[in-house]
Amino acid sequence: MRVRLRDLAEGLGLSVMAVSKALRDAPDIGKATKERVRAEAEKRGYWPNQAARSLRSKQSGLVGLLVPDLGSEEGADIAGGLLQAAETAGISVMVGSPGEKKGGEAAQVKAMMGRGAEAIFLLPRITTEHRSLALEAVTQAGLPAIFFQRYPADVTPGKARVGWVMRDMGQAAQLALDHLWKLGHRSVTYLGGHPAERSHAEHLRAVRDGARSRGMDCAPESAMAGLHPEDGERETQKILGKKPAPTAIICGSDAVAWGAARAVLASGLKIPQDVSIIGLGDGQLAKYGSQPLTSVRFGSLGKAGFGLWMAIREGGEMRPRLVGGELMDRGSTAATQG
Amino acid sequence: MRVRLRDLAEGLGLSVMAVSKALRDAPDIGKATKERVRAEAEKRGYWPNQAARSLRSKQSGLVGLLVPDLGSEEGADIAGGLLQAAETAGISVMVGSPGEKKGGEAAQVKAMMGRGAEAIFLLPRITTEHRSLALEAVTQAGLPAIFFQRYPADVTPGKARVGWVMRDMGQAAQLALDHLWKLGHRSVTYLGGHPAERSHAEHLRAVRDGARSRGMDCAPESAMAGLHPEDGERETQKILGKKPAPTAIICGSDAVAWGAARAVLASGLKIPQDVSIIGLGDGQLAKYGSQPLTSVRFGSLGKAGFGLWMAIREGGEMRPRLVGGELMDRGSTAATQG
DNA sequence: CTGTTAGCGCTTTCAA
DNA sequence: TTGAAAGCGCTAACAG
Repeated sequence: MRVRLRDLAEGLGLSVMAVSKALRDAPDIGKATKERVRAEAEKRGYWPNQAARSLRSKQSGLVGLLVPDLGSEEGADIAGGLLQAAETAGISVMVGSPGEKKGGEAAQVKAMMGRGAEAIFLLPRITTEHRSLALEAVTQAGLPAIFFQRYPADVTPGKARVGWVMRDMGQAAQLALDHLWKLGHRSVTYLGGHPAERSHAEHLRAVRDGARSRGMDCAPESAMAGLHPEDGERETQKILGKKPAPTAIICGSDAVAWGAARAVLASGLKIPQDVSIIGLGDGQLAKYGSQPLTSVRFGSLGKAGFGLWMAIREGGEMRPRLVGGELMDRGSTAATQG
Repeated sequence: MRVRLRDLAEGLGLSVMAVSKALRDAPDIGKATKERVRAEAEKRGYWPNQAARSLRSKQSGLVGLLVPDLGSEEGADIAGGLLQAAETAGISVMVGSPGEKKGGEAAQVKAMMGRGAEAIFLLPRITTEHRSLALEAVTQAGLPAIFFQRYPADVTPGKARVGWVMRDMGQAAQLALDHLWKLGHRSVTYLGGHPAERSHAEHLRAVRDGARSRGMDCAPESAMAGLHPEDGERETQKILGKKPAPTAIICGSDAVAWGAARAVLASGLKIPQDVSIIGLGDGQLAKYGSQPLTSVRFGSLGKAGFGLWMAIREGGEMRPRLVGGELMDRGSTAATQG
């Protein structure tokens, strides 16, 4: 924060204005002048004071990102993808990780807006309450908001300046079902998140519909209470006792799949000979877990979200984006025995 | 970005200055006035324009963080801890994830300084070259820089305004060695990162010294080329063939431990009966990997780093901080057989 | 206790 | 093609 436009201007015998324009490559400055200015700026190590720039121009080249937990694979993936895309585009990113404290999200959003953020990206906490608070803070300011993975409460696309980006669970379900179908499976169980969450309910529906349209059977137990390893383990223990025993399980996350695999192995059954398991997400657990897991790897939500904003910014429509995946076969699925 | 101090002032019949001071809780404004101002600000949804504020006051309440890969556990842990600490302190954080492209770090640092960042935190890439570039960009501006985990090149503490925060591998080694010693082990092998990296060399030395001071034997193969699962697997295969066969292995990371465990099990030996393994880091792989691993869990580097800056800011000394750990016993160690 | 003056570094607007 | 004037929203420094 030391060399100013004024310093450059004095050194070059030009006006501040000329230098400012030259550095921004304005059309009304001579080519030779631009070159001189650029060289001087480089030599003296000039870089612009963004605070002053955005105070005057109302353009900050800054966006805000809110992630509840960067330690989670979901959060890390989103943040990583977004940051990379932003760097390429020359946009700065402020990141906030609001704690449990109520109102934390709103406070962070305000801080970001105070710094001139041109958009807010958020991966909401799973509770609806938090989502609404965050949304309120953002839309109140008229800023575009882009949600990752989970729906904002009560918003119809196109109305408020709200967009969202999600994994295409429908497509993922197709991949998983196709894979199982080719192996001869005619029945499948889905273990996903609690259906009270709208997106989870849709995931379940995607699997059900996909199964039905192929003439596959989708077990009625296909639903559960959580997306953690323990949830997968517990629910799998339950369904292993039923008749007919499941032969193929699709899990809403790799963590669930990890738990499911654990329960299956503990019961004395073999993977994939007795039970086939597919996870969705393709995270660390699928690769390095106790049991390598066939899984669907998705593209980066962060990158897609940033792309959506860039499109909107240039006049595009604010409409949802779905990020597709591809099947990674790690051998946790096999042809049916009978 | 809409309600200004001026709007509040007009609404209240006060001067802009009075409102500004009241909101910042200046000592020379009446209690009653402050209350009125605060109520009005709340009611009209005022929040300050930070660009204007930092342009004038030279204090931005902003710091920058550079992490090469947020997807890594290391990066996620640092960023997560820092963000949380920053939120508590009311400080904003700009995060950059510079790609491989040369000069990316320097560009990001400039962008952060342009926005008035008061300090730069960085987790450098492992190559020395990158580190120097980043350092140059930071110190050139006279900003305090705080490095995580790896040493900045050629800097003596106290001279430049450079600090660092690292895991206390010495203490971790003590914990691991104590644990093994109590189980009866009298010899140990260490598998860590390439000793060309100064910090890795120090880690190795910490284990060697700790072993020696207890009268334990430290195998000469204690060193290797990398910190990934594959490295652990490869090196372990090598040493399993030697005589006497290793009975206890301390690994520089959980990833290495995961690979080591894989190699041990593949050779037909049992964990922990035949070989005890301890990882350092206590990440996902230790918890959910194919073999639960006893490991040392460290405190958050991000939190410690932020704490260091806060201390400096208030006039404290810029000196290195070490973050200690605690042993998490997951059953991958046992008493020696003989 | 409150208000006035001046100006942070930049860009918008308009005139030369 | 270049420059002068004005001001973005806020606060440091001082005066009342």
